[in-house]
Amino acid sequence: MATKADVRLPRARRLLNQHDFRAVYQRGQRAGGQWLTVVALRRRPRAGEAAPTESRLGVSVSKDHGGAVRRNKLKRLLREAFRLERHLLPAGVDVVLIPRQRPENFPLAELRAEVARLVPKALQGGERRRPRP
RNA sequence: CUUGGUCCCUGGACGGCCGCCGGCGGCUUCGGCCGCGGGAGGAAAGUCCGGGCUCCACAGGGCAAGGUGGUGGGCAACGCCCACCGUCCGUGAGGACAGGGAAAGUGCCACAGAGAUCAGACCGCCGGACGGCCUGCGCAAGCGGGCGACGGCAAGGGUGAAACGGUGAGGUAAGAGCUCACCGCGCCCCGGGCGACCGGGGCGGCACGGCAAACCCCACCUGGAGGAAGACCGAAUAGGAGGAUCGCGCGGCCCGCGCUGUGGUCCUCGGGUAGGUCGUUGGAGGCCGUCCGCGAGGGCGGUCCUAGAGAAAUGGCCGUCACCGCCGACGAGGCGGCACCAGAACCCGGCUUACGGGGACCAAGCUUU
RNA sequence: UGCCCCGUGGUGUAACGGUAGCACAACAGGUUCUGGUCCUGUUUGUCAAGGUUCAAAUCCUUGCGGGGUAA
Repeated sequence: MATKADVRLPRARRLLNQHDFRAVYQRGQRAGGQWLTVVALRRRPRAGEAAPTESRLGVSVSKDHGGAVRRNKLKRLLREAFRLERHLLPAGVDVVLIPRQRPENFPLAELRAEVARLVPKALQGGERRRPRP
């Protein structure tokens, strides 16, 4: 491969407002693993775009996971897992990662494996869900 | 050495690769790219106080409500800090204290107990003029004992958290500040201290229980809300006000009037939702030196710039060293860990709570010289 | 992030500063052939730590936990 894989994760590749999150939750599809739940939505091409390019990430960590230090750590791990796996995933997908509640620390290798496995599974309609009201 | 007390410091170091956020500079096809340097804490926490800042309210004063409460000082201010005083705790180093007023008033003090604040008399102690009853000795006069009523007393017993001050002596029928000494208490005087208070002397002769984190009184302080404060810009859609023009109706025409859920088109205006910009990072700032001060702290000089997000930036992988644990002899070496409490959201000063490590000084006990 | 409120057995609630009650639940016994109903009895509590007071669920301070509210 001539060019190195793009492993950067700037703000443009993040879900940042309520509008985007609501779209993924309402029309996306879910897949669950033992470390996290994935909600994925194949984004429609914007006007002027031939095909959607960048896949984007959203993270949702509830207060049940503990104090601010532990929650921040979790978000960083989830971002890192997505950052390193993104170029192997289908393009043009909005993904929300929701960690499960577990008492022990989350290993990065496990998170990377589940992201790589669950995102395609969700896109194939593994666990289709009715849109929420 | 052990146990304990006080005060202070600290919260790994260096480097490589891949990323994140914002700053400056350059380039740009305006999407972004490149370079340089910056990027969590001592508690960032709890939100318990005090300020700055913003908006609202406000002539002045009083009342209400809330807070603080030894004295002097520090501070922008404080309920914080320092020094000192008093009381209590500790063998001690030291520690704790909302620590003004209970002779301005109101209220409360359960249970127990005779009596709980205008104190009180159950058991008891004592007295003798009375004379009631019973009774011993005696021939009798009379002498005596017990009970009752009457009177004196509050020492002792007992209750209680607390009983019109404590201990001792004198005194007395028994007693009692009744008297005396000491202590306590109150008042006055003298001396020391800016003061809280301290020391000494005299007098009084006990009168003054506790609770004000009960109401309250006194002194001092406080307007309310909070950065999601607040200021500005502002789509789409819906709706409002004004104007121009066109159409229709009344009318012969102009002017004018009308369009009954107030006609069409265009323009202007203000309000305002989504969203955005500012507020928003340099300050009662840190460090060093020096002077003043017991100290908290202050003056002067020099020097440094130190996060700024908005579904919310500090992460991942790796190496060397330091540190800790285990196996080796605490050595070489090997293996493992790299912590704990915890994450800035307007900013400061404190307090409180959580937590890893280290140092200095001091006390008591033991041991050695 | 700011502001506000609350805390009593397993649950819902009472208690001028003076014995922590009440109802349901739970458990045991009785009644019954068995279960239910009913009767009798028992267990379990002041969120924690300090302070004030003779005495604290109550008053004060600090902490902990839970809830509400402001786009």
